[in-house]
Amino acid sequence: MSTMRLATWNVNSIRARVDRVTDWLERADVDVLAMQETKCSDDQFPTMPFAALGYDVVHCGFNQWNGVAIASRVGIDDVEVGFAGQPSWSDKPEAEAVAEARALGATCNGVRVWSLYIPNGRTVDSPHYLYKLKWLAALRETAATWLADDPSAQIALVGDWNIAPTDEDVWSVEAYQGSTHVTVPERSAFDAIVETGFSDLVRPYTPGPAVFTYWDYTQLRFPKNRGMRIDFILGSPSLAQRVERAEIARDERKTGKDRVGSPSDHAPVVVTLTG
DNA sequence: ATGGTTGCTGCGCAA
Repeated sequence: MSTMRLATWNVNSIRARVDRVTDWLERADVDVLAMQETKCSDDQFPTMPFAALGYDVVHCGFNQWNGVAIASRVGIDDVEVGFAGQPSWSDKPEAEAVAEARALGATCNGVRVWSLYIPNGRTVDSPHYLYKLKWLAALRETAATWLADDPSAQIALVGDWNIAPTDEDVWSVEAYQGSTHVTVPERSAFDAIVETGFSDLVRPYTPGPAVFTYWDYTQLRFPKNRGMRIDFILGSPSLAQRVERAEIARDERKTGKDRVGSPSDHAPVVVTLTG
């Protein structure tokens, strides 16, 4: 075991963002990066810019909007698309259901990393909302099994959870009244996974109110710091023991001439694990 | 003021 920097970032299109992402990987000295909303098929993923920096990449694109990936410069082993019990959205053929998977697992230097894109839910009266809850319940069941099978396993559940676990995690409770991301069932589903033994590795190092990972592109939400905390790195007990520090790379959300191209609407989240 | 922005096998729709 050696020191490892593990990050997650909803990149909102890897093809539109590859220069920003690789630029940040270098500056931030990140070893493993889980990405969400890559918005491309597997053959469209720009692997070369990552390879040039020494990163291997695995990707699973499952529709025109979404897709998850893991880039690692410390190796990638035992890649798995989706997990047992993961519900598929519809009665599509088996192959398409697998391609719809919103989870990609890989072992990087002894740490099992899951890049997760939890279903958005859209609106509380949408079938997508029920699908989201069903998906979270299946994740909890499976994750509990992983820990039961090996209580000392180093497992990271990282990504865009599309849930703000507490009122402190949104800029305005009123603004999200009646919306997804803040409902009791969603928060209970998140809490249930935490209770299974996966703790938020970042929050202890980023305390206080108005600490966010996502800001809507519109209405000057970022300059006004009107965001949500919906991107998380959850870790098994053995992984939690290794955390040395953590941060939200808020500056990567900035628009500016010192940055290449436009920003994602999410900021990266990082943990440093001791050796 | 029901607005604003970003991305896409884009021309509306999901986020």
